[in-house]
Amino acid sequence: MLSKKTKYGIKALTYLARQDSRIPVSIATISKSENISVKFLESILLTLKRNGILGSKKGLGGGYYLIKNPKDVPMTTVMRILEGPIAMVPCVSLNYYEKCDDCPDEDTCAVHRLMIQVRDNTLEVFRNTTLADLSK
Amino acid sequence: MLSKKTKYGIKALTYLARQDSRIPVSIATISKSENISVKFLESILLTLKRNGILGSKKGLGGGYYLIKNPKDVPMTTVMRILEGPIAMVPCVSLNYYEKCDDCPDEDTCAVHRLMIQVRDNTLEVFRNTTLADLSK
DNA sequence: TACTATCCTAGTAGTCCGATAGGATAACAG
DNA sequence: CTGTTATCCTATCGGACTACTAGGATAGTA
Repeated sequence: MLSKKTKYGIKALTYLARQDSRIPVSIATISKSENISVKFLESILLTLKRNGILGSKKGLGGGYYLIKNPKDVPMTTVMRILEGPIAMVPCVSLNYYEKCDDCPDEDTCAVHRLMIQVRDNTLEVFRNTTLADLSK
Repeated sequence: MLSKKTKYGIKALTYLARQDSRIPVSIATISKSENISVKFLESILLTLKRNGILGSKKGLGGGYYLIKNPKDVPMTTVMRILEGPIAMVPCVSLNYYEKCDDCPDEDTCAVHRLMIQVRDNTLEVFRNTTLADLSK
């Protein structure tokens, strides 16, 4: 299941990608347009900022803006920041690998082999989709 | 994240697929071989039985066995029974569709379009993989 | 009758999600 | 310098869900 955090994050990012970049948009504005709780959205945009996706400006006329060109932001990046690992099981995760304590041998593990296929396919989609694609 | 329920379920099913089918295997046996808690495994196998994947036999020499030929059990079936919807968002689910309350138009929703792609790719993997493939 | 193994309902500790509260900080307008 | 605006930051919290566990009922075997 996709968390609402990620869902809202993607919506906010595509909203920003549709605007003229570098011009700050306030949380309140995005919140109204996308039907997202102000406070919740606030925390989401903050983590996106901390992870180098967004810039911000305080005070009147302030808000958040995209730092990079939308076509240079693949969904792999966004997903990893907001949702965490893309793989369904830690033992097939590229960025968050962790061995299963119950499984003696990964090569013969049915779950392992199946989930590698799922991961590869999902990764392909996220890699080939950028914010620019989504904001069309 | 894949739940342990699903993970253990798949492991147990592939274990059974490797045996001569129709010969019952006890929970205890599978539990030992796959390092799964007996009681937890019990509930998993029970739901697989209730959903027509497994048959069972009580008493001495009893246990669980596959009802169908492993090559006739696609992972879509197993995943839907144990994990639920394959889609990451209800609004792109084929079997459990549900409209988002925050989203006015699915066709222009970035999340919707992205997740349809993910769903299609994941579905393809699960459709083309059977228990027979996993037990090789 | 004793034993074995599945069947079934309930409960529970722990974790995570979605959201909220409330104030601190910084930028700008006058 | 002062008020206003808007981001920054930490802490909390109910509810749902996950991964088990308990304990007995039922049914088949010896």
